Amino acid sequence: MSSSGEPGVQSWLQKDVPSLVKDRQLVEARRLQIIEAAVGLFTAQGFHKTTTRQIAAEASLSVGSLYEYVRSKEDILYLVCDHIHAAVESRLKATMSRAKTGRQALEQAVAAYFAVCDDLSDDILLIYQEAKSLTPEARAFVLDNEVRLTGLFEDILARGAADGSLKVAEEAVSLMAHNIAVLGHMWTFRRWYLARRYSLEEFTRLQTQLLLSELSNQKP
Amino acid sequence: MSSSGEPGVQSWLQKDVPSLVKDRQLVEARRLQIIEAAVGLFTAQGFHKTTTRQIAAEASLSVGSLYEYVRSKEDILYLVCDHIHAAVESRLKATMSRAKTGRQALEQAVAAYFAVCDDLSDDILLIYQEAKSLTPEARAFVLDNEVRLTGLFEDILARGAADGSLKVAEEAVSLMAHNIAVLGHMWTFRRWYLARRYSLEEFTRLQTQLLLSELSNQKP
Amino acid sequence: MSSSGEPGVQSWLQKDVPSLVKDRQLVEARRLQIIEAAVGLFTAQGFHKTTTRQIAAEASLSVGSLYEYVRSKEDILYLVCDHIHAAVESRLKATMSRAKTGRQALEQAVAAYFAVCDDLSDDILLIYQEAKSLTPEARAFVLDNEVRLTGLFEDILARGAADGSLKVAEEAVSLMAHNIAVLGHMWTFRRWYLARRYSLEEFTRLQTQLLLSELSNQKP
Amino acid sequence: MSSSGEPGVQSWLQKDVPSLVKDRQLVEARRLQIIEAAVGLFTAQGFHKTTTRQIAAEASLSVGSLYEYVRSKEDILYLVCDHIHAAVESRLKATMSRAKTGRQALEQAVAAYFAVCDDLSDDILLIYQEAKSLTPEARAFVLDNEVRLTGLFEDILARGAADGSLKVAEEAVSLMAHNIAVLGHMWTFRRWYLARRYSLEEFTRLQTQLLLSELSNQKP
DNA sequence: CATGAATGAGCATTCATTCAT
DNA sequence: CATGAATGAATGCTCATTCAT
Repeated sequence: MSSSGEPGVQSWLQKDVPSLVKDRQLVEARRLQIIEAAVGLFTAQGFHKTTTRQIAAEASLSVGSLYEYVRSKEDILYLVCDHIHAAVESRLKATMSRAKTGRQALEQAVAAYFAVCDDLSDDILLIYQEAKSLTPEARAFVLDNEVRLTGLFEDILARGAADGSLKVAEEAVSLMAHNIAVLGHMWTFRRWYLARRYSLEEFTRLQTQLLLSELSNQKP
Repeated sequence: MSSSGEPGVQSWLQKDVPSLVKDRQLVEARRLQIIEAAVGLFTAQGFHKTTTRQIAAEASLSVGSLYEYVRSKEDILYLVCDHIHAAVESRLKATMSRAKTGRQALEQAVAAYFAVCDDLSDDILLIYQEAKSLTPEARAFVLDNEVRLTGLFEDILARGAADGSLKVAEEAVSLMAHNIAVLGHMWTFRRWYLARRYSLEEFTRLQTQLLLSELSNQKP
Repeated sequence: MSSSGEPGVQSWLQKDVPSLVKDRQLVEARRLQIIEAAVGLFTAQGFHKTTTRQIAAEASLSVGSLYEYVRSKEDILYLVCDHIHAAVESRLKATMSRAKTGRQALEQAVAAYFAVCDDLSDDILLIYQEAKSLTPEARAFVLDNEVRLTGLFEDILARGAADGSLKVAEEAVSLMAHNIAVLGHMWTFRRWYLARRYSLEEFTRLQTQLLLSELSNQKP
Repeated sequence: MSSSGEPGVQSWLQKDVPSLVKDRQLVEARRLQIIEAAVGLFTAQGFHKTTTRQIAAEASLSVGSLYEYVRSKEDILYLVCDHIHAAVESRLKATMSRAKTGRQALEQAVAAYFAVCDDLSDDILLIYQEAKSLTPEARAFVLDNEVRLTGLFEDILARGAADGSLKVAEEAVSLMAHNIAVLGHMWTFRRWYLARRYSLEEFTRLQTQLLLSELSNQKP
């Protein structure tokens, strides 16, 4: 559930996406171009309305070259989803400090997470809307990322339960972790409404408050 | 088909979807066929992978006739989304009893709502995944339905605050209502994971418990 | 092995090729347009170098319409092959008179057959060259036509053996029928050479002579 | 690779296929790799469905290298066809013994030829199916090989006519040679049917018998 | 000589929508 | 009102060939 500190080493399972080009470095670099182009287009127009021609053009590649690095449009969607999850996780970890108690860790993690959700709003939304277009196999990998991210909160809650700083029934740990994860996403897909009444800071403060009140009263 | 008690009178704003056929009754009847056909297909295959031919066939209509009752495939998607929201709202209202205190009302509403979400899982998911394909105008109407549904919880929370059965800061009322609405949806789009560990009943019991602990400790 | 005399009734097994259009008559008519366009193009350029656009244009149809009558380019190839075999068989039967002895029947059948091969040279060649591009299922149907045609000669040889006008060992009957069938084809695919030295009439006379000498000396 | 006794000296006309590489030995060697790779692929998938990438990979060459030894995919097809004809001819000549009379020579040649056709079935079929894809110029060379092979039988028939062991009208000599050549091919392209009823040995015995009966009764 | 990444014209096929009957 | 044949622009993807290194 925890990732290694060494940069460049993926801490999660990734689907192997074969490419015709052999040079790994080149593949990495070109795929990044492709992903960046695709994220923008998918976000703006959706997966289905985006054409491979548009992606190639936006990535400054010829259609032919695009298909040297990717087997299909669906491969691109998978690459995009995986990239977004990687971004969320890496930013989240970068921001989460090493807090003493589980309670402090939770407060910091939630704030960090909501900030990341705010920042990557469009991207997270993209996964919600387009994950269905993935092949079952690819979707399994993407959903697994979701689980792993949720696991980060689970770990913190467990830590808080252990050090006594959070009161939480064991059976509720997993559920609360999912709640946190989804409430962060809520900020992305209800932003159009919530942002009218709450700033990100207010949103974060209030949600944290609600959460902590839950975590002060449960029978442990 | 209408969710309010008064038959034929919609309690919400609906986008006008023009049809070539003038007979209102006929239009209603045929559109219901179309909607029912489309919901199934969209759910199974997604909006983009479903063809108008399939919808017509499933609705026992000719393609030509389909276009007599609807101007475009997007119209169908709007009709479907609106229909789903109507279904959610009507079922929710049908199940919610007239409880005495706000606290009791909330408990009952949440249970009813989660049950509806469980029942209409696929349909709710559909809105999450395909709302993006609506025209901005149609999307506005659909999002408005979402707000109105959330408003039901807001009303109950306000009632509880008024009768003293729930302790909730005014600024948090709206947010909590959204939380409730989204946590119901969470059961639809994280079901693949949550259902492994929680039954709908456990899920409801735990979420209610968390919610009430929030609502017992806030500074009013 | 023998076909009915009623026109419009196929005496052979045909693969069912589904079409979107329901009107059988229309399907029949349009498919004939398509076949006629395709035969010409396949003959001139080969199956692979012919595009569906070309076929549609040559058949005075839009690409869209083409695909209302056919599911794929391969379907067209099958339709073409079947049509050619039908043409060969119908012409052959039309020309073969009801001769008294098997020997006379054979002479007449061979002459008729070679004449048909001469006439449908390009079409027969087409089957030799493109049958490989058919799906295994379709190919089976096409090969079956080949067998049925060969059967016509087999029948005649058997008749001649029965009435004593032809001397042929039973084990050689099938083989001789195949020889005849293939020597007719030879006129189509070695025409570029044979025609320099033999007219169709000379070719027919000489082959018949060779054949009859075979059929006068075998131990019955 | 050469079929005549003198190594390196081709007994037939070959189209010049230019290569960028000048070292003749290397060119010969690499082309052999290419041909062997291509024969297998063309046989299995057909010319059009085989890609140059596949050929290069199968020949253990890079695509770039492939194009150093060949100018185009069509060049490869020509090389393949020529190679097959060379193989047929060389095997045929290796097996044909120096018989005394023309009649004996014919019997032996036919048996040898049918055995070669049996052995190289797929390859001979390949020429029938793909020769059309050659440029007119290349096709002329390939057809010429066919003529030359046929000439072998013509020579034997003429010898038999001369020594009196075979009775054959002069005008029929060429035709009979073609018949023999094509009936050998028949074993390759009707094998799917013939092999059900005849073994190669039976096929050879019966065809020889038929042939000799032709050659015993003609008016010389 | 060898390599393999880059190219882009080209292809089969789909599908929302229209409109003559 | 109903029908369903017609349309053609648009799409994802392929592949022979080239050429810089």
